Amino acid sequence: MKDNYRNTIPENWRSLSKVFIALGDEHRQRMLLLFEPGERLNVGQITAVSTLSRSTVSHHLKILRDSGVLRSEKIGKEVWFWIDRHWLLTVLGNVTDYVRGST
Amino acid sequence: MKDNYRNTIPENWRSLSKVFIALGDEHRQRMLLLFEPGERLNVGQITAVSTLSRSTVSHHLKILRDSGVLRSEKIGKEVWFWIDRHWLLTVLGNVTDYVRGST
DNA sequence: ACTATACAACTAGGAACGTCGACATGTAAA
DNA sequence: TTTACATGTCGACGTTCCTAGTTGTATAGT
Repeated sequence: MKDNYRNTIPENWRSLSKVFIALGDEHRQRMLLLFEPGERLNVGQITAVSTLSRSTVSHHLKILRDSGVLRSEKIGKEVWFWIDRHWLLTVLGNVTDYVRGST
Repeated sequence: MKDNYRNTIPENWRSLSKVFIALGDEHRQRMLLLFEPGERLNVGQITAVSTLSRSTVSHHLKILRDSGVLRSEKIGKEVWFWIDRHWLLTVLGNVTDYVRGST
């Protein structure tokens, strides 16, 4: 058995927690599945097709942004969100490498 | 925008929720990091190096097992757990494929 | 300057989760 | 059969999370 339980979690894994928590909620999964490849959506568009209120949608988008899964940019009145595919692939790659035993 | 928000989540994603939730907790991450490649550990061994009570460790192991990340087998008095690397790689592969836009 | 719009931030109630101690189950040994 | 041990389960408590409503901030248009 590895004896690293009492030590700090590897830095790779620490930033991964937020991603896993973000992806663990069905509402947030549904939101992510809305995006076409490369597409950007704002809060109003997502709220329009959601069953949740605007403030709740905004709350979930904040969790997704804080986890790094989504990035955002304010243009005029609206905030546009898009999936950070590079970050997601990095995260998934790290875990995949660990599972394969290469770490 | 894709219009599948109101529809059911793809079956691939539905089973993924449990995995993401399971991996989103730091205690459960620490437990997973204990395993050497191919190693099996029982509840007592994990409790010994944990800061949590035995019943709480058992609770987290149940979540990890229900998600499919861990598998278990009872031999005599003890229950031995091991990481289902094949399942984890399947899950990560599905998400990676989606992020790459191939789905 | 004023109004309307789009979003973020804060608040509070209710639901869900994490934790522990005590009890129950099942197995092996004496 | 009795005893000891390994693990699972249940109840209770405190904490965290989800959700909606309200308020605040910045921008666009009149």
